[in-house]
Amino acid sequence: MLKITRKVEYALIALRHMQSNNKKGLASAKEIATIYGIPQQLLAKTLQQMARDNIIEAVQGPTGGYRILAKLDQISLKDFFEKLEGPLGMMDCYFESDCLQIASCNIRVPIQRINDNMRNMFSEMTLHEVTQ
Amino acid sequence: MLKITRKVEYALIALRHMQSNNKKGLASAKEIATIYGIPQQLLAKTLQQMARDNIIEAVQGPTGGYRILAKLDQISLKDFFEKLEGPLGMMDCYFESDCLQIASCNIRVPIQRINDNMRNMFSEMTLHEVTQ
DNA sequence: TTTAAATACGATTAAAAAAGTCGTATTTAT
DNA sequence: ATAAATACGACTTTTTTAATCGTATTTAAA
Repeated sequence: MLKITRKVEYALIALRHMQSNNKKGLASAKEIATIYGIPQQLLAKTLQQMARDNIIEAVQGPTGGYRILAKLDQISLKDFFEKLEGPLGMMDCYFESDCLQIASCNIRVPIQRINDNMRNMFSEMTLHEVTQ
Repeated sequence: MLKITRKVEYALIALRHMQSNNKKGLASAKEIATIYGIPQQLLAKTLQQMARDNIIEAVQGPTGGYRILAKLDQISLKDFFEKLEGPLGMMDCYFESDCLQIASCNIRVPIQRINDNMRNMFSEMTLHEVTQ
């Protein structure tokens, strides 16, 4: 439990690669997948999603690829995680309220507190800290 | 992602119930399961595990049940999570080192940092804060 | 001393989530 | 024209989590 997904992991690896690569221009999905041993199609989809979110920029056609677009020190890990994976909560009831036990649940309030702590923590770290 | 499991959720609900219940003595798995709408067998296994971990105490036989044994303000959420679910890390490589990509991975160090932050956060909260 | 209601626990099955693949379309440098 | 890249929805596989099953043991009480 409390794991991040491969998707997020691959996204971070790709971002760090592009970061250290920024002099040389674009990085393709194939290039990154090969270097780090990541399934290419899966990485490609994640890169496409990051492009839709304006974190990176895509260039089509042969010689195409991706480059970093956003200021990484202005994107919190919380925002990044939520862009890729949706709302961030340790329990679903933090966002969805269709839990049947909600009336009888005796830990909603304390769990919300823990959730807030976790969200605060990830709000205070930026993508830049991960990609250096 | 970054979710706690139902097992942990049920354990917290049960602890809080026993906490507010401590005057009245024991609480049975059936009682807790009924009140909070939790599968009884699943809850029972979780309670048994907490008993093995000396967090609660089991009394057998009819009129049996469970009561809190440990000082909840002396058990961190990190320890509690790890007792129930094993080592706490956002990525498996925090503990297991059999990841094939480990040589080429470019985010090991920053991920370890984030991991440490998360573990510190849960080290600083106790079970008492959840059960009030 | 039999019964009933509770804990104990490994094995198995079911459901949900995550990971990965496939197929096809589009873009564009050469 | 072609080849190499992005784009993306649909699908399948794998893994993890959740729940159930079956059986044994304990023990209070009739």
